[in-house]
Amino acid sequence: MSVILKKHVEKFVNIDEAAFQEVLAFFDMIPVKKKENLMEEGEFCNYHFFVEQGCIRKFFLKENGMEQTTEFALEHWWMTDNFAFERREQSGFYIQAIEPSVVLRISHDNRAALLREFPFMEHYFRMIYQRAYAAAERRIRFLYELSREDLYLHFADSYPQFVQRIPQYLLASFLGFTPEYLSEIRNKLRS
Amino acid sequence: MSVILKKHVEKFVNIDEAAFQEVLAFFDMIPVKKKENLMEEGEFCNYHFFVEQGCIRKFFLKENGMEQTTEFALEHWWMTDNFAFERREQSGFYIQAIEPSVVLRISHDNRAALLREFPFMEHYFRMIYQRAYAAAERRIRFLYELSREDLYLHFADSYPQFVQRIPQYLLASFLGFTPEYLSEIRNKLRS
DNA sequence: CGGTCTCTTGACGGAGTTCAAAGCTAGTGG
DNA sequence: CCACTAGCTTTGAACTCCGTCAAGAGACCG
Repeated sequence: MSVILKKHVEKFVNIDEAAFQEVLAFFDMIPVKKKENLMEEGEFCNYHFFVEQGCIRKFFLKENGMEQTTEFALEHWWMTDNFAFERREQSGFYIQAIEPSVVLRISHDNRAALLREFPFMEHYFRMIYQRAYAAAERRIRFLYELSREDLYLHFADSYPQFVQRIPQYLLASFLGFTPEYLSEIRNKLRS
Repeated sequence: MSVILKKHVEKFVNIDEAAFQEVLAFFDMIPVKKKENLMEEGEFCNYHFFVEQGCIRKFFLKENGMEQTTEFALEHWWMTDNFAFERREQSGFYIQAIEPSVVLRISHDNRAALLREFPFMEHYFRMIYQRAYAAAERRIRFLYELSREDLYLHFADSYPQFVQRIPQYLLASFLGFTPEYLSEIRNKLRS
């Protein structure tokens, strides 16, 4: 049960099996089907999710009705609407499974209790957020630095596992352009 | 001395004057002149900065030689190249004062020691990174959601203090467009 | 096999860039 | 306190990347 979370926590703190079981008691394990939503826009954002198996994405609806994907998460990635989660507000995003997945979720209250009871989890989450923030900063830099075409090339080069696992139209959405333009890029690369 | 940091730490943890003085001993206080660099691209990124007074910015050089500003920091904001700082690598950014400023800086080693010695500072930094990450996510959403023009309107509306304090060309750079286009927008708004 | 979801192709349009040049503002030294 | 200069802002014209729309070709699932 939840081998992935245990391994991930162990990367940052020393924890024995008994202690890990106590930590795990704060979580629920949720299986989700492909295209099933873990969270919906407007809904109270009460959970922080950890991907134990599979792949999920976060998106919102643009004013023209199109889905704008902003994030993917594979095994051992955390995901929520962090702004809404911290402030206990309504989510501005949907979170949806791309593949059949297994997700661990912890409620806002449970996470607060977990951190109170196990101070080493403050260290764990400090590291998680520190890395997530560093990654977000890098991403913002790429958005400034690269053309759409170069964004695709860079992404395809850096995360080949994703490109295989994710449908093209979701990739285009994540990279911030249209499937039509992605098609044009791919066509150009073939020649 | 360093009233701002004390107030900021107190927002998240209970700390008395004596304990704060011990914490403060891990930092150096650095005065910087306008346009002076706190960090340069290619240099080993050994410091995490806290703005005690003034205003600083982070930028990098694009391949055409233009400076691309990615972040501003006013009083009680933290700043560094987080990716490089964590991995103890060379910085990919410059950090430069926009106004005459006073900055507290802590080295990588000192921060590690601080966190070891004062576990409540793990909580403080967990909160700092959690909020910074949430803010970065919101920013990424705006970059996807808004046109350049709307980005400007939204920013001018949300952070009027900045718009007064920062030269237009830096604002344009931060928002990801050219000073010429910003000029066009402002002209349009006048009519 | 039939229908819906995904990917491709091409024509057209518009938001935003680039380049060049002129006007304005503010800091600096005499 | 003024004059000079460097840096900031504005204007306009030409151009480009990329979005929108429309339609067709594959591909996957029941």
